[in-house]
Amino acid sequence: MPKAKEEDFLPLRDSVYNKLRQSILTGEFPAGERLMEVHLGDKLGVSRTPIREAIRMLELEGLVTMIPRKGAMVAQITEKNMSDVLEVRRALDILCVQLACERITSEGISDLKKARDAFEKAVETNDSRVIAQADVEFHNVIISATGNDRLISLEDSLSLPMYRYRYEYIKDSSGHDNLVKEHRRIVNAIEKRNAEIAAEAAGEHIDNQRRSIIRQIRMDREEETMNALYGKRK
Amino acid sequence: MPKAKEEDFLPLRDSVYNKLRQSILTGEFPAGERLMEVHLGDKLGVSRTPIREAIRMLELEGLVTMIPRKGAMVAQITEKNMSDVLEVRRALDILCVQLACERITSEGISDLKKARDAFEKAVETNDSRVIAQADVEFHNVIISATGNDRLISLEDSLSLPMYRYRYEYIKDSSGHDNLVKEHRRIVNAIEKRNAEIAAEAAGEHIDNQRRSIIRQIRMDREEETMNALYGKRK
DNA sequence: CCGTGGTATTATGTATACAATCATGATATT
DNA sequence: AATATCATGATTGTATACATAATACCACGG
Repeated sequence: MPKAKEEDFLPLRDSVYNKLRQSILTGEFPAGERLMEVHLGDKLGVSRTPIREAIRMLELEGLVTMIPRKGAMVAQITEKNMSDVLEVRRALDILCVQLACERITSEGISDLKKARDAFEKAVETNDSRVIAQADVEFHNVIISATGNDRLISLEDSLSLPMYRYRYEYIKDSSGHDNLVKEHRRIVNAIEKRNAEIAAEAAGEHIDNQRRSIIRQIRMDREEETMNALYGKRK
Repeated sequence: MPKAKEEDFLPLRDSVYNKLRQSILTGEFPAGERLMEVHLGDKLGVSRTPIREAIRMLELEGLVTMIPRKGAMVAQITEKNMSDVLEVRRALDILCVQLACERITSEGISDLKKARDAFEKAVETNDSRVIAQADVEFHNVIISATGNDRLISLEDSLSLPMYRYRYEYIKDSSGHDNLVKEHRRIVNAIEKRNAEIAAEAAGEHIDNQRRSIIRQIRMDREEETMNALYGKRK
């Protein structure tokens, strides 16, 4: 008898939530797009109720903006907004590696090394999607090693807004050599349980990310301005 | 003509959310209490729909726990749980004062001093509720000075779980002299824009809070154990 | 041609109805 | 007496219906 029976029940709101989130992060729903309940309901084959609940969840995560009596729309990514998120993430990423230095098990260190190697292999493929995925995995190992559930879920939700820029960030990083070097430095520091070096490395790591993402946002905005001035293709 | 007309519309879900949150934080709904939709709806005079949406929001903030097909209950506060939150808050509080050192305006400094003085006056009243309120105000000034909206909302939601212990924490702090001293130290550091000292002071400030809250949780748990062994009054 | 007002449409806010599942308890059987 | 099974009630999950506010469009007047 399959014992997984009660656990695998997924309320519609959750699958709707996942679907909407995916659509936003991949850019299928661009920033500013209105999210209309009946429309989404028809598209996904469910009623308005689960849609509403999913939208409430996305709102709490900052992926959608709600205006009472007007509805929900995909949140705009502004430079200020992203800068705020990155500022917080910098502090939390540093906390992650510091805690990891204290608490990581030998098994965790082995996982970390595996993730590092997997990332370096991914870099060789030169496929942004593969690299991005390996990068996420690498960070997840560190975050899990902290054993702090609240920190884990926070990191998760703070990463979301940036996924919209992750591919460009990966592509942008000239040569990826820096990324590999930074990862190696972090792994070494954690293995030696040297929190100070680890914190420094993690800080630089996200500072680089920040520069790349901010540049990307400015390019996007410039493009939008051009479109507004000279008419956008449609 | 009163211009505040469109803004003051509050959907029921929000007022329900506020009401439930208040009930949880003040202990009216103790940890473990089941939150049943029809029951709450009757009590508050609304239908299930706004109740459900409010509960979803509370879940995202970690104040209630949901089990599919079984319903929602007020989240248990475990020592691990609170420890995780405090660990994160420590990092974010330090980030707050560091950013405040960089960015606070002269007006902000003046507000900060006012809040400090108000807190010291509140201490003299010896009324825990007044002191707790002044303490919150003091921290809010610092948090606002960072100008980081994401940080502001995160600090807000991470403070929530601790409000259930705030009064005891205030009462517990022997003499409150420490609190006054710590606040003064933080204000001085921010005024001189000395991020290092400010960070150190903020760290100690929350470490003290941590000790007090953990002690409180252990006392609560002990009491519960006694009740379970010898029968609880009802 | 522009502005104002009114109406119609659309989308959200809220309530209620229906379906599915879980818990509880009673009854019957071993 | 203990356990198993079925029935009943209660509670959540989902869908739909109704009310209300916002928007868009058109007509009318200046």
